[in-house]
Amino acid sequence: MAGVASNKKTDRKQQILHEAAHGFMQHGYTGTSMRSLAAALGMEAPSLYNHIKGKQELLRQICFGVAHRFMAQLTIVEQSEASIPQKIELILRFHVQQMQQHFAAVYVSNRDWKHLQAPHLADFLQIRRQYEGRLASMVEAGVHSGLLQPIDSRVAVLGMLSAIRAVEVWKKHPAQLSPQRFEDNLVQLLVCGLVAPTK
Amino acid sequence: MAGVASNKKTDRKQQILHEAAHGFMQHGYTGTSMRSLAAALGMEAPSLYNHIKGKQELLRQICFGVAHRFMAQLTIVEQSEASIPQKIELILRFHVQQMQQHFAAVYVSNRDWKHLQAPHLADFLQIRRQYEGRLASMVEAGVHSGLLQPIDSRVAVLGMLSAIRAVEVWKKHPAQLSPQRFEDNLVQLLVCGLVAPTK
DNA sequence: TTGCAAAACTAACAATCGTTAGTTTAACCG
DNA sequence: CGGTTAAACTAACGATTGTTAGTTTTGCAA
Repeated sequence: MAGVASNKKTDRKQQILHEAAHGFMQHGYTGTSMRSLAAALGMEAPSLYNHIKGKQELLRQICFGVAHRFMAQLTIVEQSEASIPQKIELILRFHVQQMQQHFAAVYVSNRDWKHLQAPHLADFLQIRRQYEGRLASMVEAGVHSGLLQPIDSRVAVLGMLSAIRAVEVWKKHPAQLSPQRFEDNLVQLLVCGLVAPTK
Repeated sequence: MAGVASNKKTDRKQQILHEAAHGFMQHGYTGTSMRSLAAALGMEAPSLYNHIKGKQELLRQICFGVAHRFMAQLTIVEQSEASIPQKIELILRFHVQQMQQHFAAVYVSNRDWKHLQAPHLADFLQIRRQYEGRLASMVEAGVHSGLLQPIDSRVAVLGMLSAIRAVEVWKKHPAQLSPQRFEDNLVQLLVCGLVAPTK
């Protein structure tokens, strides 16, 4: 039936997207050629164009897929009934988990979005700014209520989002720490800080 | 005299390195062509080769210049008589300041070192691992002495170093916050954490 | 002014880039 | 089995890549 055929087609496309994310992650967007991507999929470069429009579309789908997932989760957390510190912890943990589960896509979305062309670049930046803005509002409300330490909300947001990129380094040398322990320690660093409170 | 002639030569080379860092930062290593770099300097691409060996040398000098500067400062801080929390704060502030003062070079060193070719890639990674290792030892000693909260030292180091990359985002939208205030807030986030202590 | 070396230039190389056109193979439906 | 369509293929386009060779210009010393 039509559904099956459609699934087959989208399956192949998903496979290409998956491999593209992997290639972009390893060698960057400009450093990855359509020929090498095709080779990784066991095909020739022009065959890719039976499934996708071009190289840009690959980057665009990767970046916006990630962006929409984070935006959706942010909305869910915002509407939950948790306290602000709890909400922030939920978001931090979601970021870490997403990076564990969709490592290549999140990695590429973090680094290679600059290679998006107009008008997609502007769209992406708008989503990103909106995301950071809503997160900053959350922090600001927390500071105002006294549940969070007094801090510039934008610095807090940029600092947290950047800190999560520690997963990028850790993922390549998993060491002996379990993903769960890594997540817990990173959240602790951001929530409680590094220095022990003076008695 | 010879010194003056030598200075003129190295001046031109420094100028090329400076512009290369700027280009690499904007468009990435593979996204920056020798022709566009030459154009930014008001010259033709082949003329660059009177001063440098090739594109790789540009990346290498940028990355290792940054790496050596951080390594030297780490040694200085290690040998100082400050407490461990103070030492860590000194290093954090040095990172932020370096990123403010040599933004392009640090940015490229953070992102494009992956495009270093053998054997330079291995050398760079060794320096980086050594840096992270010595920093982790410092954290570990702090945890052991009770001055720092109990935390996995590697997570703490990766988290802090990643968090500093918030400067990358902030630098492009300086907003209304002064560099000093930004630095203070970021250090506070990492040292004291986000959540206010429960009374 | 003459001479010399540094540093610019033009022309061009082989390689690779993203992409298009046109053709052949493969898979499924009746 | 014949026909239709999706998806692979080969060949090739024009553009751009890093780099080399060879030549001309520039700037300074004698």
